[in-house]
Amino acid sequence: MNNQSPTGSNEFVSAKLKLMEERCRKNRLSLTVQRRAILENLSSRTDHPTADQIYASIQDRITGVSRTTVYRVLETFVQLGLAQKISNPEAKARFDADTSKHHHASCLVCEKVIDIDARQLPDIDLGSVDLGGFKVFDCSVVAVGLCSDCSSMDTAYRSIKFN
Amino acid sequence: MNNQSPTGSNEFVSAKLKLMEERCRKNRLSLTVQRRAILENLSSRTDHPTADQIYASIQDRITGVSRTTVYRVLETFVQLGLAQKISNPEAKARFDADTSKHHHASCLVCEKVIDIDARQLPDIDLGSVDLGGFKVFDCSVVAVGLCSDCSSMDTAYRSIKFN
DNA sequence: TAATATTTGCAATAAGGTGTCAAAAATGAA
DNA sequence: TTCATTTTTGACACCTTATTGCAAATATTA
Repeated sequence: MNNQSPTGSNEFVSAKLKLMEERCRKNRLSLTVQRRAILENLSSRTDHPTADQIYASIQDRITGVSRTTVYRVLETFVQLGLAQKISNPEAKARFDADTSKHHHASCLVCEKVIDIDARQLPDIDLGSVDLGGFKVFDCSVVAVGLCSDCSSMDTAYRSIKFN
Repeated sequence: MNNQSPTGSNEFVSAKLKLMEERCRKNRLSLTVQRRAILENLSSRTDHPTADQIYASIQDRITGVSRTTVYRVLETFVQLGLAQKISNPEAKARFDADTSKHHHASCLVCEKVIDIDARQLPDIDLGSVDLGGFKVFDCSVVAVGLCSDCSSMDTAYRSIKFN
């Protein structure tokens, strides 16, 4: 793993749950078992899951959690700053409980998304860039290519002739 | 516009069409009116449209082009290196006929995606970064925030309390 | 513990995208 | 040009991802 972020560790998960309780109380949002379960699941994984992937791994718990709720709760987490939707070239939303500055690499074959530690790259300074009035909340690097597993499969990824 | 890329100009469109003819011939792909119409539409716009947006703007032409074809042809263009899918936090694919190195800013409200000229930022060098075997084909910066139109609307974008 | 406010789950529906297959169009050889 | 072959298209069904309305259930607050 090239990822130094604490995402996935037990400490990270419990700190995240604590932060959720705080933010929910401050914003008059209920502390439900569903919200706890979803945040616990998301923050214990490092694979940047989609809503349905989270749903799949939680639904077999006692009582279960509905798919609709997973979608809604994840949206709430993004609003609360507890999670972020990460930019990727696929047509689906991917979530990350690590909201600290870091970057991502997205595999074109298996769609795996791995973290790139922000400390390994110089800061991206958009301060002096002309963005025509665009107000930046966040910015990061997205690399696309083949993960180690997929590139080692030695598949001829493209047989297209360019010249 | 903060975009110096030629995307959208007449010269860009005709050069792109010429390139398509070349690549299609080299790869034994047919030169169809549908492919021409779709590439012409995509390369003449600067708004990074979705497949359905392209479909909507060409279906009223003589004969028309089916939705399925638009989806399929865009995929072909990506394979041929004539277009790219750009990374964004929404759950849909957005296409760009400008395959040169540049970056994007994505508005959280209206979903507009604008270009950021690569020359305004230092190169991102992933050469010395530990990616655990990930093979990078391409990489770019994605900024998320509010475009000038949406931020000037003075809408309280979030009323969430963080502390 | 009761009243109130919020959230959930279900069901329906929208939106984005893919697979199949016969018909149509493009290509290449004669 | 014409014909046989190959490729592509369009129609349609269907899948996946995501959203909405509303009654029932749960959480919060007094």
